[in-house]
Amino acid sequence: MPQRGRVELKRIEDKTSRQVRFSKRRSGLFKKAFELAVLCDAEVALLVFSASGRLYEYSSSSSMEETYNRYKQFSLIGKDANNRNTNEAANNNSCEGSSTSDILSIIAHWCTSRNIDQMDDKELDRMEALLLEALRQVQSRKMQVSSTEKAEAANGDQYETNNLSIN
Amino acid sequence: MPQRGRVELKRIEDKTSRQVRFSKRRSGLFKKAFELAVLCDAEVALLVFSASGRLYEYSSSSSMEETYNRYKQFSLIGKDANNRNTNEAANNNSCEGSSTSDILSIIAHWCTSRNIDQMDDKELDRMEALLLEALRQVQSRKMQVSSTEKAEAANGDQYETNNLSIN
DNA sequence: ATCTATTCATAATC
DNA sequence: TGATTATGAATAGAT
Repeated sequence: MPQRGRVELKRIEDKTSRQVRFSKRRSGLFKKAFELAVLCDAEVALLVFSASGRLYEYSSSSSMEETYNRYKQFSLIGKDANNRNTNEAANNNSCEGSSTSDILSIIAHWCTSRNIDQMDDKELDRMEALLLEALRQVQSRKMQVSSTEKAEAANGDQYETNNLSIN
Repeated sequence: MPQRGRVELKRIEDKTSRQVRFSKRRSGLFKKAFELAVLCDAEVALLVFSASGRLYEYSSSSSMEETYNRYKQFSLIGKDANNRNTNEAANNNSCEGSSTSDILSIIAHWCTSRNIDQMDDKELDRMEALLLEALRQVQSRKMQVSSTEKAEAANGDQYETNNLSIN
């Protein structure tokens, strides 16, 4: 009897079947991508070219370029990040992660060990990328916080004045 | 009885739940992306930034760049010349009077003692201002360095125009 | 991290 | 193509 639902992980040879399954799986994939972005507040960019060369795209941010630029900048940073790759379950996606705190600690390390005046141009590029990413994340976080506050209405929370000072 | 499996399409407010579901759905999404590429002979590129700023990527081709370049070419063909506007950042610095090293040491101090997720809105404002100022100074320093190099060695034009800008 | 009840995605079929 | 349905997969919630 014919197996339903079961899938073997190799290229579908029959062209018609491949097209049909591409169409179905593609829409499923884009739906999932969209859901991940909305539900989990993630920035998602997805590009798919069919075997016949047709383009399908999704971007949760204002543009594909924006996300790609962020990625490029991240790659620049990632070189000196301590890349802990939590191994994804037997799946072949390559996952490279640097979190906010990773970036901030890199910046912190740089700031304590070097002065801007002593940096060469490559180091300046790197520092710029680090700062831009940190800035992006702080700004993103700011929006989250303000929308949360708005949602929670005025609870009379008193915020202690920040303890930043030049010592 | 709580509904299992059912999903409402809006941002998950509970942070823990959002992280858990992000992790699960992310792996599901990457698996699907991989399957689409293999089964249907498609070229797939997927970029995901978590809400906390971690990057996850998958590309079925040899590199993310390759797929993105294909996409860019495609866009050029398929659409009119898009309007590219160089956005000038409105620079409002609230870090007046502090030297570069002062600012960097403040940032460094913060980075070691605080996580972005724990900052309130005032702290985020302050951190943003610090980062913007540090960035301004790094970029200013970069111009100094490159103009110095230009003056010293007026031969090679290997200056990659780093058009990173604050949005 | 593991389990289970559900919902979801989709392969085969029409 | 589009709809239907049986089945396997994904996953929300709980442990």
